[in-house]
Amino acid sequence: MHPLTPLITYSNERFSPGSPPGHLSPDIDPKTGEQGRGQQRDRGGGSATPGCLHSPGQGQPVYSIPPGGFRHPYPALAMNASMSSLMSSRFSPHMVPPPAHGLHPSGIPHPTIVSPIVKQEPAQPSASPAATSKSPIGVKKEEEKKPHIKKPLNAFMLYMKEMRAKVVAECTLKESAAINQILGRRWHSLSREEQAKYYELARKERQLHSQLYPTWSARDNYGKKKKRKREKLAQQQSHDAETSSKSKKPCVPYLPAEKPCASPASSHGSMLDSPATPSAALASPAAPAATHSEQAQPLSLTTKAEARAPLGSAAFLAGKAASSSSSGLARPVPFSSTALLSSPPPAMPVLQTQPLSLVTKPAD
DNA sequence: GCCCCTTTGAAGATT
DNA sequence: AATCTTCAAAGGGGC
Repeated sequence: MHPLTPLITYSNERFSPGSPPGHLSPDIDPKTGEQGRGQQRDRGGGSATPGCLHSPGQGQPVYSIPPGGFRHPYPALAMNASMSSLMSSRFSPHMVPPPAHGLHPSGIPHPTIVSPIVKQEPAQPSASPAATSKSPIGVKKEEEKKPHIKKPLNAFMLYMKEMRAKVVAECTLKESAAINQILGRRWHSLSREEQAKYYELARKERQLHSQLYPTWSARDNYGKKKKRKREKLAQQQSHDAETSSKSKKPCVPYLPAEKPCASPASSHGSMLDSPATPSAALASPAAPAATHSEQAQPLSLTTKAEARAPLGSAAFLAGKAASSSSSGLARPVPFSSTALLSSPPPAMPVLQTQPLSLVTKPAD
């Protein structure tokens, strides 16, 4: 199954029919199910796609459409006023709120629902009662009753799902960590309009998700993964605090330089190395200069959470309002707000003056 | 076989 | 209110 299948099944109606994104090309690659390069990003994707020098197709289908037609994982996503009616027509009655289990009437599981038997962490004290049940059978029954409902994907996740295969193909990279770094830079190189599409799509995802699972809360999934990471994070944070006071290393924000397609051999460490070729760095809209070799060892002052202001956060919006007038460089504004949608801020360059992110450098 | 890595964004939790 | 934490996807790699 194509890794992007969930996304590429999105209906082309996902966006308001009245204002279809002009760059959405109808031509579809019958082979991949992707849209052909009918358009090019106005930034970043230009002659060299961020992350990869060679970008054969030179266009990136923002939304791919399967040759066989449109099938939306969230059928209701493709609708607006008719959402409820479609919901009732495409979902069996017990699936419509309050459903709790995500079988599509077609038998295809809802993308946000995974079998609780699959990839579930061992029961935790804080986990759901079902997970703490003593009887395996009881556990199974409880799990069947209460499948794991995943979080709806945010804009960037949707973007990743769509673009991952492309980056993998272009860069011959397979490591998701490396791919995600590239995708992160590409994401920032997207124009406001292009990002807006994903924000809008994500907004619809959340909307439908909330309709499908009105009682679901993100907290339901808390504590179901990343146990070790939490511990590691805590350790690292304490360690960072310790070392920062000791060595007082100058912390260099991680300014994502364009990374050329790395050989499969290159791994985590090398991912942050200087661009292998000058042109690679030059191709990066986000790369201030090709000489940012310090990116190979990005340092950070704080945690990532501290380093970046979430796009949708009040902090970000406030910061943007304050900075956009002076620098004119800011991140695109998320389109999670109808107000923003109705009156988008003036177009702004995507290049940023602020670090996109900071990564913590383990102290020596 | 599980977890980490790595990204951004949303949302819950905490301060 | 501001900040922090967790989890969404993905798959190679490490243990």
